[in-house]
Amino acid sequence: MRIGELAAASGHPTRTIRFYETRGLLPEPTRSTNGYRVYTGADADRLEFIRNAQTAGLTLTEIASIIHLRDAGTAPCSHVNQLLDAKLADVQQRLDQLTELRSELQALVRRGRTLDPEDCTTNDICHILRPLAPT
Amino acid sequence: MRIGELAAASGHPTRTIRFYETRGLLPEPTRSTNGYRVYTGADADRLEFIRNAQTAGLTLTEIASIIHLRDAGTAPCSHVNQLLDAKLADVQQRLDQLTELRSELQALVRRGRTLDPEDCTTNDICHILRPLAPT
DNA sequence: GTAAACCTTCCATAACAGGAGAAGGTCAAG
DNA sequence: CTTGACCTTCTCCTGTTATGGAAGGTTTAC
Repeated sequence: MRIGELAAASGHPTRTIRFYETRGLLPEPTRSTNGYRVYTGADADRLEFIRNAQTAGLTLTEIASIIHLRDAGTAPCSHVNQLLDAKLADVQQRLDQLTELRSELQALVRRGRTLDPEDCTTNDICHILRPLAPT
Repeated sequence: MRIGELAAASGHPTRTIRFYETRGLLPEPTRSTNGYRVYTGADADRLEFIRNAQTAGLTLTEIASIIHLRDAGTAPCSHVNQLLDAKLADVQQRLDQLTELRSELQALVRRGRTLDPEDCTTNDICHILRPLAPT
């Protein structure tokens, strides 16, 4: 299988496939006599794995760390569990931050509906965007 | 007031103050004969406004749009309300996405706790990171 | 007189996952 | 034989936002 076919099969552009190779996500493929990359079904599987892992929010660097373990002969399970735990904590933290920001925005939106533009003076710039009383 | 004093008063580095000037967030200050920037209390107020608006999640570009309206003599209230509405919708969308990602991560973490590493074969790379059944 | 504060301008950074274009080699078909 | 669809490597660019850094020069303050 040449790179174009793998690209068609996997849905990744050929550029991305080469890029993954440089990032250690795909093994260096064998080459045909003309220098073209030659791939097997295992490469297609790996590309699918990468896509699954990306869906879980892992970065390419993290995915590479999993693949390297596997290639070194170690089952990456406990490492993957660690990554997932950390990622989950990360997502939770961002959720908390965003939830707080949403509360603040909601309060500002409410304020914006009650304040009269006539009362907005130049030196305020905007009387809506002022600090909120701590909730 | 010179830039260093304004920096100390506002808590922004002098670099940032000059940067805000280039972005239209601060008016071009008058200059003393030696070329130094000379600021007034209005500039300090404006820096405080910028900080408040940043806390609400507005970007410098958005903040500049508010300031430009004000400087043009228009009360920016309705524009601010629009921005806040859009920002709130934005935050809500990101919250939804993150919430979904969290669900997926939680499911993967659960799966990781139940699967046996012994069952993880090389061609899987990792049997945890596989697509989840649609919920 | 020397250190601190100011001035300008251009460039770099983080963080991520690629994309763009150039310049060229190779292979099948018509 | 040539055209078009592949393939190769190389190096830089993109978008996003808000600064930070370094270089090189003048002015002020003690």
